[in-house]
Amino acid sequence: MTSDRNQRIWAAVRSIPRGRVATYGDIAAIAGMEGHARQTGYALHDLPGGSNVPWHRVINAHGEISERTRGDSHELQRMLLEAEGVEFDLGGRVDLARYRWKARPGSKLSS
DNA sequence: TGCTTGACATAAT
DNA sequence: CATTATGCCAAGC
Repeated sequence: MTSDRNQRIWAAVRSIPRGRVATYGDIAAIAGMEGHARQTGYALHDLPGGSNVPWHRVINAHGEISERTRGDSHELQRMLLEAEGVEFDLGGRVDLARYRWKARPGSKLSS
């Protein structure tokens, strides 16, 4: 039985629209654990293969793909993001100013 | 039960 | 803008 915490993280990741990216801190906030960005990464680490969670849309606050201790999926992540329409700069970073997804409580924001 | 590690964030240098 | 240092919380041993 997976921890509810992880389920919340995965749910938040699932809510990320295609062509957008979110930071671990944002995901944590959406999951109800604002400030616990590390736990977001931890939950994704426990993420089973074959899940419908677009984990590749989750990156760090620097706009880079975190290098996991386990495997090699960081290249796959970049590929998937490019497939979604996300552009990478020469440093392999994403323009968070444009692609960072922000959870909106409503639609009317910019008055 | 206590120390170490970890798919991070933020501030300071 | 890159690197270093510190803080946060949870899981593993």
